[in-house]
Amino acid sequence: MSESNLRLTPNQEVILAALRLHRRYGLEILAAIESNGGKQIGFNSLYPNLKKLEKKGLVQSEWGDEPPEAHSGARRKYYRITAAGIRALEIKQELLAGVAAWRPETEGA
Amino acid sequence: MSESNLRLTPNQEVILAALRLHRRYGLEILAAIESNGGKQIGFNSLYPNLKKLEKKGLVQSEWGDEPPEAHSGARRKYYRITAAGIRALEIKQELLAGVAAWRPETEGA
DNA sequence: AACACTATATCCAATTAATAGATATATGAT
DNA sequence: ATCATATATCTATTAATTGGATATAGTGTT
Repeated sequence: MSESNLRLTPNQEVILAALRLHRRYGLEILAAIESNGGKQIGFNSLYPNLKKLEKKGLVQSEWGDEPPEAHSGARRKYYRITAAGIRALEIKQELLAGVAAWRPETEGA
Repeated sequence: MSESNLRLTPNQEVILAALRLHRRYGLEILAAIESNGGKQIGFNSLYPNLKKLEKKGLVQSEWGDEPPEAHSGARRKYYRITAAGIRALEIKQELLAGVAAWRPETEGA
């Protein structure tokens, strides 16, 4: 697994984070971001990014299995984070913590 | 303080993170990132981004006060994170945590 | 003096990503 | 029919990243 697949753009990172604890469908991801004061990403950014994340193996999708009376409107497609997706979020956090703590080797002292 | 100033590009985020705990000079920031497996950012990306961060008030800079014999080579310029810079990193983390935990209001039950 | 190394800094061109707006399709409710 | 929900794509513009080059300056070595 070359770790270059795990590199995330800012939008991909928030989208992935929105899936970290719960599976969600598209517009639900958007609502989660908007409710938390994130920079507004439109569905024109959302769907292509979900597709890219899926292609990289960081998320999986499945069509909603709810009965039609459960909600109005069209079918929902649910997105779920994969183990590789979780790892991608972790790697980013480890990078931020690592660069902060890093110290140069002072030869001698 | 409009929070739009606090929006960070990916490179700006790692650079800021590298300054979170220690003041550092340019090439030291690069070394910190490289040592932690971050995507390689060159000094052609570094200096313009440091300037942008300074303009936004997220970092401050000062010329090194070391005696000339402390290290070989040219003068170092040290960068230091500001309170607003710390806040920008926090906001990002809160966003990631917030979107993960968010739940839609289920009207009724 | 010439050279190498460290260090900051800018410029250009090419690629990639983000953003706004429009359009299309499908489903269910009023 | 119309409205609201929902997924999906397209185009054009703007912003960000990247690689490569160039410039300047201080310090140590040959």
